[in-house]
Amino acid sequence: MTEIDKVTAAPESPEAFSRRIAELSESLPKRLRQCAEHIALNLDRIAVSTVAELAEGAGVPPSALMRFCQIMGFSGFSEMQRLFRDAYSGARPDYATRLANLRDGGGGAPGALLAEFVDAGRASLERLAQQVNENTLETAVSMLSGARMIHLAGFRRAYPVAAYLAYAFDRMGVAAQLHSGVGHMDQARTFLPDDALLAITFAPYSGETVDLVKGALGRGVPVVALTDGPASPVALPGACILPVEEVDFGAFRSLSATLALAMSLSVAVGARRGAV
Amino acid sequence: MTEIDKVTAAPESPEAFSRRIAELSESLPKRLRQCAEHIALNLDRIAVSTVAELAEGAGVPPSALMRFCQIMGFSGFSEMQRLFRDAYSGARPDYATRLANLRDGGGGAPGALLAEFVDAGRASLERLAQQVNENTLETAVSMLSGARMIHLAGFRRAYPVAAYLAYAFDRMGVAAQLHSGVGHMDQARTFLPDDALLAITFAPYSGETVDLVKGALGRGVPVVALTDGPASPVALPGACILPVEEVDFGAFRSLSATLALAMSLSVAVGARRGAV
DNA sequence: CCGTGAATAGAATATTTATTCCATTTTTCG
DNA sequence: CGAAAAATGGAATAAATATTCTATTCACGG
Repeated sequence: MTEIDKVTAAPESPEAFSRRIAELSESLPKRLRQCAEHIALNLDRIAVSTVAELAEGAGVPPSALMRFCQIMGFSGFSEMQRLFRDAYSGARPDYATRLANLRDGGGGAPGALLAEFVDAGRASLERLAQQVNENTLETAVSMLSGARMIHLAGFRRAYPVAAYLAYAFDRMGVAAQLHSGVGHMDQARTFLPDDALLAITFAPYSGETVDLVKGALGRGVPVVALTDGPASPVALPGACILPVEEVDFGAFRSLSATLALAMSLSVAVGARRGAV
Repeated sequence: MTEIDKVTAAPESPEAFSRRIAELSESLPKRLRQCAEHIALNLDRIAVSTVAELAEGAGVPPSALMRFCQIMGFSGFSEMQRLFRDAYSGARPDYATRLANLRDGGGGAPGALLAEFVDAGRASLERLAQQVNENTLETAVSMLSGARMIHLAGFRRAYPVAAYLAYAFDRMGVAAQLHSGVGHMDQARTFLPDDALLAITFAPYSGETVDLVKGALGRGVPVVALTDGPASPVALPGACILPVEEVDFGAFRSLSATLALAMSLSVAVGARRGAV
């Protein structure tokens, strides 16, 4: 019987819902597990789908999906759906509307520009979350955590990111050096054993950054690069590449995703050093 | 009769939908206009609401809302709702799910950190879009557009933003000077007539920035400040304050919203100067 | 290989929700 | 002011949708 399950209260937030699925899915029989898997991968569709649609997606009859809802602690599908509908409306009251209004200001109006930049930033962040490879990220953190000194390279539009990293590392007591790019220094003296290089560069790539990366690799210094894809000139053998595809608006690139990735890196490194 | 209206095809995107409402709402009778207004302010709820709910929100009987749907060119409410449900599911395929999965990596995992930063960034951007005052923004752009030279002040965590602005203004051929903060310079020589100061500062506010703002105001130099609210020490009489509430994660502040606002400002100023 | 209990599928039903229709009210205009 | 047209509200109906029920299948232990 499922009586034991029904005693447990229904999840009250999408997060709790996810957790509950993770707990249960081990012990579920075939059809119910199919439901759990499909639902877990399509949480965002619950609010706008019918039982029949979700059931078809999961490859089960509607009645199986109903049983799933009840095992999750809800009285039925409608109750489960209400959770997601409420969460949806609550989370972004009328953000889309507001954005549309700002845009309507028209061509040159600052508000319209802002709407575009906000949208580009948000799109970049969402894309980053979907495309990031956790293993690569983990590798990058390991490489940087082991370094005695972290060199930071980023010029032109990448410079603000490098500058932010310098600030963050400084705050956490991690030794880091922000390279200025003016006056090519003697790389033999710059890169010491146990150093690492964190480079940030996007098309059009700056020559200084590429040179620094090559120099570091030539000396066996580990390199982590935030760049815009595997076609980048810094995507050389031995370098750990973290791709970030920013959404552009006009000639100007949102840095939201790059900064979010940079912040995660720096905090993860700081935490691993035990400095926070 | 509404026959003329029915000839016009239904909007095929939320944007077209908004435009259509704007066109129509002038010419609608009382109840239908109530529908139009309530719907326009709650576009995001259409996907997850019933006719009865929306009608109640608008203060009209369900039948009035049905008529509204038909005047908009749809066969009925269901067809209108489909537009928004499709747009919703299409826009963010399973971003929320992905984010939840990243978070599940657990405490120290870099992926979990990234999920938090992405979320903080997105929340900041959405809040900015909702809270920004278009008039203040317009004032800021006017003040900066009229300046011969724009001075940029931002230190510590605000420095990356100032650096980005310096880059953007440079690219657009707008004269701008990034202040370093080291070695207090003689402000009488720094600020010339027709200059303007753009300051970026957040709690804990850096003394240098506050000093620069006070100096500029004392010399009659217009000041625009990106800061975290009216309680900021740079919110002095005469300064144009652009409030940005960033969402923090831990000790680290997402800069997404600040950057988006900074970029809009710079591009708007560049455009007004005719430099782009 | 059979019996027992859980799991399942699909049909039957109940409920919710959308949609239409028409009598009544309000507005418009001669 | 009065007739015609438009708009409205609410009840009646139709459609979609959720939910339950039951016969059947499946898995497992004796």
